[in-house]
Amino acid sequence: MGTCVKHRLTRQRRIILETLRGVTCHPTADELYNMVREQLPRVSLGTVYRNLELLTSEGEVRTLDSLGSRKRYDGNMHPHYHIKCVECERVGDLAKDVVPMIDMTAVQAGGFKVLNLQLDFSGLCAECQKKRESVTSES
Amino acid sequence: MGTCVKHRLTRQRRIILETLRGVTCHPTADELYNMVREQLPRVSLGTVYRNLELLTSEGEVRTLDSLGSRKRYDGNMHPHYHIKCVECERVGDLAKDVVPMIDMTAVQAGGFKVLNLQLDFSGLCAECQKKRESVTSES
DNA sequence: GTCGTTGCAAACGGTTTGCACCGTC
DNA sequence: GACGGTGCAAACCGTTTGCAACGAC
Repeated sequence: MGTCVKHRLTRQRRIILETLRGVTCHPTADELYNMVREQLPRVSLGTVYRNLELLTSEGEVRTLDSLGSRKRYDGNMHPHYHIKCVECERVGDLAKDVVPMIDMTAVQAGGFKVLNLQLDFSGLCAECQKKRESVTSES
Repeated sequence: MGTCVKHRLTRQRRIILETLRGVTCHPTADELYNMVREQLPRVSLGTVYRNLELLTSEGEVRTLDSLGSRKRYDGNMHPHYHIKCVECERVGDLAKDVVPMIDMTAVQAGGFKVLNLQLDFSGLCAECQKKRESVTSES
């Protein structure tokens, strides 16, 4: 069952994890790569991808692959949902208790055994709401 | 606001729509391309993509881009949720009323104005449950 | 006849991978 | 020193796009 590979705590792995944990946004691999490069100018994008995959499989971070075509990464392991702005793609967090509990055992899933659910909201962030209002009043 | 382009009902567009409507699975563009080729051997994958995008923008079909890295397409426009098998990637439908209603206006979304929600379940389809059982009993 | 659509093939963009060198344990 | 990890670059793969010919209206 469990993998028996001993992973090493390299400078790259440590800084990638620290950087992701240090932000509240949900960066793409490329965005994180650019952040990490401030401390590790010679790091490669491949290393960022490899570490994000490894850290995900170890349960240290989360990979969000339902928020668009590019994967995003989340250093916050507390259970929570996400909301994405349909205009600027900004992704925000939603504490789990702001959403009514869904009883997974009660979901009739046509032969499926329900294991997990992914609940993603979309909407307009505060900033884009303002933008839309000012555009409307102009015209 | 509205686009004013007159779209033509080409043989390709009609067959792509009919084929998608005729299946209850949620094929990827490539899978649909292979189905459509039985009737249109010379159709191109690009045409399939272009029509799926156009049909989506016209509200004729739905594009599911949260079920994995590849987009899937759904000809069933009745509101419903999806459940994906974590093992074989099969995607099933879930009538909306099997899931407790979520009051979107009640969701406290940190400055966001909630417009929509995407609720995707994952689990094990009946077939993969059986497979797992037989594997467990063997060992 | 107009102009939206097609087939083809090349381009694109995010992600993965093969490889020789590097550095953690 | 063994072997997991890295930087680099090329490969990969789903999707998009430019273009000249085609065909629905």
